[in-house]
Amino acid sequence: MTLIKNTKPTESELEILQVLWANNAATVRTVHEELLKTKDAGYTTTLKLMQIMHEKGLVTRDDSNKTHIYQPAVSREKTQKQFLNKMIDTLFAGNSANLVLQALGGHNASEEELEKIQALINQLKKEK
Amino acid sequence: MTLIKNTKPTESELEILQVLWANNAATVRTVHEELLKTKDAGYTTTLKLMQIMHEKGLVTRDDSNKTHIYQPAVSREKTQKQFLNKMIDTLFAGNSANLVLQALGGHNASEEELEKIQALINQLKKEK
DNA sequence: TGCTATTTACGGGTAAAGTCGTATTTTGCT
DNA sequence: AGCAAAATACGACTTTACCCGTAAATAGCA
Repeated sequence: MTLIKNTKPTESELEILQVLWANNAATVRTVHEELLKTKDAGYTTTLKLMQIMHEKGLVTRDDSNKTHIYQPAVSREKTQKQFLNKMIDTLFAGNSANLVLQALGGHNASEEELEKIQALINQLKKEK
Repeated sequence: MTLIKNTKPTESELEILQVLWANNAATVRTVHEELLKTKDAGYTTTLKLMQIMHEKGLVTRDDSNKTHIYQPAVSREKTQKQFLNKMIDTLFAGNSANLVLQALGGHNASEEELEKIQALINQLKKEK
């Protein structure tokens, strides 16, 4: 039996994971350069963060070479669901539809995206 | 000109805000009793949290009587939007439709709720 | 009025998150 | 081989989130 730790990434860790998810695998340098575009931090800070993430099991790394290569160890989808559920709970009192309405109302989705959502709704209604 | 601080409530603060939103106004005792239903904490802990929230401007309080009465100073909708936006940003790479799909897929919304969402989508499509 | 229970005020203590400086290791180039 | 650049390791420090104990103030009641 495998023990799966349900570690919830922190804010900074999410930013790093996002780069990792987008690139599938990346060095500290790559991640750091990417982060620099939107925030301001030292290289060793990013390094330390990623080392901690490794200890937590949020990422794996290949250290056969001097320059380590990191990969995400948690899936984007699972993480999204994790945060979504918590948010529905503590901020929408369990009402997921309200979240959807709020999200659709505030942001502007493209027509294509709206079609996709509509298709899913039709399917869900059919299942009832 | 008034400086509005955009304080992001913490996890515990959200739990308290939720009680406040539901009751419109409440004493520390009331909030604490409510929290006890789902978590385990001391009375003074809740008190302290609410005092800090007052300092941050997350709640207002009427202390004309010995037993203070607290009210939320931030709206539920605005707070929801605040977290939603950050989440779309750091977890869905800006794609709000993906969040909607994920939320709809994982949770089970009632038929009535699906109708509401569908109505909004139709309206949004019309606006294009 | 005096006692008890409730409430607030205050301070401290722990743990996690985030930041970075410095030392050490390694690599690549001349 | 030797030096400079780049990378990792390590440890320390700061801030924030929480959590709670104790003391002081207050109010209600016997």
